[in-house]
Amino acid sequence: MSSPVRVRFAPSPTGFLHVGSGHSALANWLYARHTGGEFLLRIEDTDAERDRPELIENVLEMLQWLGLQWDNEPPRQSERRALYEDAAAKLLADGAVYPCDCTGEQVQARNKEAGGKPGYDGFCRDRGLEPGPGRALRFRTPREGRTGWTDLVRGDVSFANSDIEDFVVVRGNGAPMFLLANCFDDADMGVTHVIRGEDHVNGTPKYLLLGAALGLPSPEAFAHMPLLVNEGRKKLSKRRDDVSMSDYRDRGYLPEAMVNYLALLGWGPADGVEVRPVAEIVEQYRLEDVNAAPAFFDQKKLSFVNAEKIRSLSTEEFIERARPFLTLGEPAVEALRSLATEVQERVRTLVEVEPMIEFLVVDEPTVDEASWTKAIVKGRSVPEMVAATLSRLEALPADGWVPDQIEVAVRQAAVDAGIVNADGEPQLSKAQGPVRVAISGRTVGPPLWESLQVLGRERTLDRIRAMQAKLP
RNA sequence: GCCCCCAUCGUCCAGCGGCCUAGGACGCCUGCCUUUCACGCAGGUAACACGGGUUCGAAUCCCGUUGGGGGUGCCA
Repeated sequence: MSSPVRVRFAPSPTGFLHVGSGHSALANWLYARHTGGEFLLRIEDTDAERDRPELIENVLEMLQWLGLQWDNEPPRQSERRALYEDAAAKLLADGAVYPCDCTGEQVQARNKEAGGKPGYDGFCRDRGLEPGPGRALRFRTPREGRTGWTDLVRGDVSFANSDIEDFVVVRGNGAPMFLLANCFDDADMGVTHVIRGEDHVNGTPKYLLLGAALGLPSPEAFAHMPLLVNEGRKKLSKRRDDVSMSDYRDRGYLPEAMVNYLALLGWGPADGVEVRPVAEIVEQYRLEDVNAAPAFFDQKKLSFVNAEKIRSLSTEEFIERARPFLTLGEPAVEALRSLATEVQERVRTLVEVEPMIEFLVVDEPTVDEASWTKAIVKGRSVPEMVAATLSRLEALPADGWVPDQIEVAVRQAAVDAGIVNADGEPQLSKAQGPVRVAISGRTVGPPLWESLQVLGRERTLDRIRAMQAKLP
């Protein structure tokens, strides 16, 4: 019987949480939840130069937002340096590492002379240098044999040891390198499965060699997840692509949509049902079924999933989820409440909510240029329709200001204005345009009769009169 | 350059030797529904990279080619 599954997500605070790291974090979390194991977190802040401590907060906040709850108090590697130093001392005592005082320039120059081969050439390997300030510690990689592992996503992978350079384990300034801290901590934390991005594949033999030299147990298995790529099929980059998790949150994406979509990258449920509750994904997710090929991060499909998730919310939930996106405050919330179900099935993201109900909140709707052109400039019998609508609606009694009667009135207005088909039936698709623009400034929006009802008799009539005055 | 990985519709996923004249989803297109938009519904578009094997039989196994990605830091 193997030990219970224990996985970890180990971000370094050098940037905001990115959808790519979110994808890896999710794979870890899903695997842990699926197997009943533990999902641990660890902060890899060993690079004092580049680390931005304030970003730790963003990473934790985003994981929380996604609902990827972790099971430990995340250790910080910056606070565990003594442990890595001890490990390094042991390696040095065992002769597994050796001091090196080569600068990058020197190595490069030698490589260039030797035919342009990159990587460290082993110059200091047998120089017998004493450790000291400015001298890095390099791992004495075996020259023979192969190092490999079982990868849940890729099968058996191995490298010839002769292809692995003598990599740096401790920097000249005494700071431990990623590989040392990473490998040491995984063993120290009892990590059983290392699940991370494909960009770590090449570092895995070094990890394994280092762990063996340290006498540490190796993880049971690794899983290298496919990288997320952009339209150009390149690894998602902070500079070019929309990768910040918090940006998606701010643009009105639901965390459950992000989680659901991310799970679908590299993997698919056996029954083909793509959009579903996370609990079902946890149940079905298997790392063995994950594809090794890079996957395109498709914002269109993300939007689709988001729209599905929005529509599956109860009306109350929808209003609460949209609330943070309503910049117009409580009146906007009230306006949304009055038209919630109509709005809910029309938006793909939460930021699209406010523009749909804004006309109920502001004193005067802002007129959208394209809508004006479409409905007013290019519309048929616009002045007639506006005038007819005004008189028909004015004729409605105060207690008749309900959708059914408003519809009847507008239909009659269309007939009055001559906007009819061959059978003399009103052509509402054309006739409603000017009315819609008059009350909301746009040609698209929630159903008109309900909109007019919520706007109210006086405001509706005022806006139509104002429109009449502005007609070309 | 070298090393590692990958290769089914534009995209994501299914297919793990016969059920495949290759299935689902997104996108796109058409139609229906319809007061706009959206939803919903009915259709359509479109792929096994190529060449060799293995086999009675290959999208599925093997090899090669081509193509793509990743790595190649005293970053993580």
